[in-house]
Amino acid sequence: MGRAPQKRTLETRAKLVAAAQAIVSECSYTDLRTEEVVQRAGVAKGTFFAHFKDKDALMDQLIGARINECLDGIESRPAPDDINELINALMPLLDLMRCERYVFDVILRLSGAAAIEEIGPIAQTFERQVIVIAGWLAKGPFRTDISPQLMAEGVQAFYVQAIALNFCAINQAVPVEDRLREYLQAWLMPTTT
Amino acid sequence: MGRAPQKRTLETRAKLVAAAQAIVSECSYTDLRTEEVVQRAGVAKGTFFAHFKDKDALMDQLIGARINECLDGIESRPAPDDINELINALMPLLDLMRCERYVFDVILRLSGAAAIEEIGPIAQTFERQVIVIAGWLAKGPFRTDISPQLMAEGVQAFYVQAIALNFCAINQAVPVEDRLREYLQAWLMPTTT
DNA sequence: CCCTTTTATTGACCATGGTCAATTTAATAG
DNA sequence: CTATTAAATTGACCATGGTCAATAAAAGGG
Repeated sequence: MGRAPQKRTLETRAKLVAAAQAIVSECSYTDLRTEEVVQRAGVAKGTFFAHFKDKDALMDQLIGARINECLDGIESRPAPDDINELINALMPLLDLMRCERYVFDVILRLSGAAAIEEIGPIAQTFERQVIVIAGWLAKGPFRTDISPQLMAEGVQAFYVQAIALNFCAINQAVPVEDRLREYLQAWLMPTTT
Repeated sequence: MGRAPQKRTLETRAKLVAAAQAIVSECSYTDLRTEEVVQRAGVAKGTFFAHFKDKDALMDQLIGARINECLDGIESRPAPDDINELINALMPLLDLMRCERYVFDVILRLSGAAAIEEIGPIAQTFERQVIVIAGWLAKGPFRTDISPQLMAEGVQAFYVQAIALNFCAINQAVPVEDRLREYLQAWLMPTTT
């Protein structure tokens, strides 16, 4: 069994993360290069990969943290009592997810944990998203024939789809929120007569 | 305005595609290397990129063709008249989409055309999928409060989500078709009382 | 058939993520 | 304090996708 982590280790990791965050805020996620991260952190290339399995693992941590901040804000809101409010509440999350094409790709790639042992930050936020949304839906004026959990999973599927379609040049005329409204109206408040 | 393409050009392109298909059938999409493609085709590295914008463009063509074959089979079936039949009809498509993690990632990445000018094979199949499914849903015993097109987009969102969750180690216990059935039951046949 | 222009091909080269044996640094036992 | 063991760091090196100036091949005009 391993010893406690050295202070040095934590410092190095912090330097790497700080360097990466600086690059992201000065440039973008898309422009981040591992080479520049290690240069700014003042460590060797290999050190990066001793701390992160691969570049995706760093992105997982950076983006996962931002999604969690976003969810903190979202969670503190009262349960929305109609679909427009639901969409308004979700917008910060959607804006984050679609801020860069690369970010959206990373999120999709990492949204499912590859292995049970290692469920990463982004994958965790995807579970958290469902929990938060399910909590809201349980209180709202929505359909009651299915569980809040199932409704929430559907909401997630729909905003992912809405964002994906919005990245598509052909569909950019329709704003995400409009497309999502149509989906959620049909999903959360079906009117079978 | 360009001249007609030379015969040589078409031959080279055919050689590249044939080589790539051979590699895929002998190994996998994941294992395909551009280096090996050009070696087998007997051309130089640069020639590959004169024919395909990047590796994704080759994958787009290869995978897009397979999806279209799949849709040909699907399209020739009679409209399913319940959710189980719908799922059965869709299974070949789902099996293709999830045959390799890498394939699913490529499909998601290319499912939206990046630019209007250049809508690739996979993006086209995504539109075709909606059309085929919408055609079925219009005839089936499903909800009628929303358009078949909207229903079909939802079905697509749900099978993408079902596949994504299935790649996740934690959720692999539940077969995709079971998860999808739950979604589609709630989506296509809501029972609001 | 030769000259000019367009198109296709080449392969050395680059960019960037990732590996690993060797080395340095910290922790611990005696 | 020293020897021993474990952990962290290094940087040369590799794998692979992608670029581009130079070259070769085809197409057209006269």
